[in-house]
Amino acid sequence: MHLEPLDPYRWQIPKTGQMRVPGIIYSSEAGINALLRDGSLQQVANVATLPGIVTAAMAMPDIHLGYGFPIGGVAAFDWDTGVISPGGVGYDINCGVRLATTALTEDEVRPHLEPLANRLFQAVPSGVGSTGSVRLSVRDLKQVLTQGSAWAVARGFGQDSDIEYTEENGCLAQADPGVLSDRALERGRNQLGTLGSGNHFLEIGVVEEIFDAHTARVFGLVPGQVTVMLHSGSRGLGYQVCDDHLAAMKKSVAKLGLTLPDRQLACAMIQSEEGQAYLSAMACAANYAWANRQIMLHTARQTFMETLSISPNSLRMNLLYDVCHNIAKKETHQVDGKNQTVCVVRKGATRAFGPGHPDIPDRFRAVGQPILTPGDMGRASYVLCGTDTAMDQTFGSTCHGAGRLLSRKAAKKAGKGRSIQQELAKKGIVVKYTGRFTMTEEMPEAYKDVSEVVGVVHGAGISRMVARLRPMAVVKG
DNA sequence: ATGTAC
Repeated sequence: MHLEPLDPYRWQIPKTGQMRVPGIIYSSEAGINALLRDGSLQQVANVATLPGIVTAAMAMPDIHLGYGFPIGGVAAFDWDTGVISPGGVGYDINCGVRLATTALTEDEVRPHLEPLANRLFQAVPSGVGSTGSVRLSVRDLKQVLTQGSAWAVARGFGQDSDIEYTEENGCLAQADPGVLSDRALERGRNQLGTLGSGNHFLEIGVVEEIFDAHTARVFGLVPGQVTVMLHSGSRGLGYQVCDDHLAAMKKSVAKLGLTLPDRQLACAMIQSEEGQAYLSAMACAANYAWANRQIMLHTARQTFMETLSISPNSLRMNLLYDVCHNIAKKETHQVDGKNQTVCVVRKGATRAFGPGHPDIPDRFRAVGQPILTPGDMGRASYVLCGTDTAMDQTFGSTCHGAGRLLSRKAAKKAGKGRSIQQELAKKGIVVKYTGRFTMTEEMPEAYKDVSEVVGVVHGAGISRMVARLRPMAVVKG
């Protein structure tokens, strides 16, 4: 793979062969050298061949190999002439992260950490195939799929302000449950309010360092404050939506009359029956994921109040923000000095809208959108802020986390015979988990250092560092 | 990510 440096944080894959635009990778020099033998750079070049792609196929410093599109990838397609690919969003539709602040300090929570972690682990079902206490008829499920977060709040799982501090207010309007397969609906009926497995987690953390005092104040973050972070998605329902539409598009792709560099890039015109059906189904899965995270936040609030014997006013577990990092969105961006309507595909990438954007809550509009960047279990997570540079360069996008360094298989091998739970306990981090191999697959050394990833997006100017959080207790699937 | 191959 031939790469040309653009500046200290950007590398270009020149437009060659079938590529319609160049590729641009955000990375340090050390990061790019580590990527040279990885197939993910070829995936960036492959995405650049797709019809209607605008400006460049992009990748963030947490890039790694994904299905068709790389994880850590960003691409925008013209709304009228572009394509949509289910692999561009990925299997976990609207996988995302939410962060809640509290009125509690580390000193107040530390003595109760073990029972708190145990009760959260009991209250939030986790693991592959886990089901929750919310059981839905297909009729109720269809309301979840069209209403998202508002459905959960209306049924007592949360407070009104949670909706305001969720990207898109926790609901995509294009959702149409009528396009979902019976199998997708069935898989969604009993999984609401469940964490899932793999990299999904619920984490009690503490604000360890503030980098931008003004923005931190606007976000309501202070040093020593306890936070709750949730990382989860659309569970089996989203998986089934992706699977169903990949199969349909593999059949219809011949209509496009082009040869794809990779069958995993199966796609359809946005303005086609197949394309619109996918976007309607994807919106259902996105709304399901928001309702899912909303219910788990409510469960976390209840569990904190019961375990610590405190009132809502003493807890004040308020949602700072909820971001998606696997999604396609219709957005308007400036391209060559003109407004253009595009479908922005972020796969393992986070929206990072800058100051003044109408789609971010009033409270944050002067500083920019909060961005939540989880790291691995043992190191740190960051809160960042969106910037004008992100609007100019990346369709208002940035990284989504640390990014994998080792494949799951390689991590499992490297961690064989070790107790990652005990290793983390020595660092004062309590971990509760379900899956037999989850801890080794997810151990800290399986991930890049999130601080280095964040250093790149901060250095490149597509996000600004606001605060770093340190993990205290983690619930894993 | 995923009833980790219906």
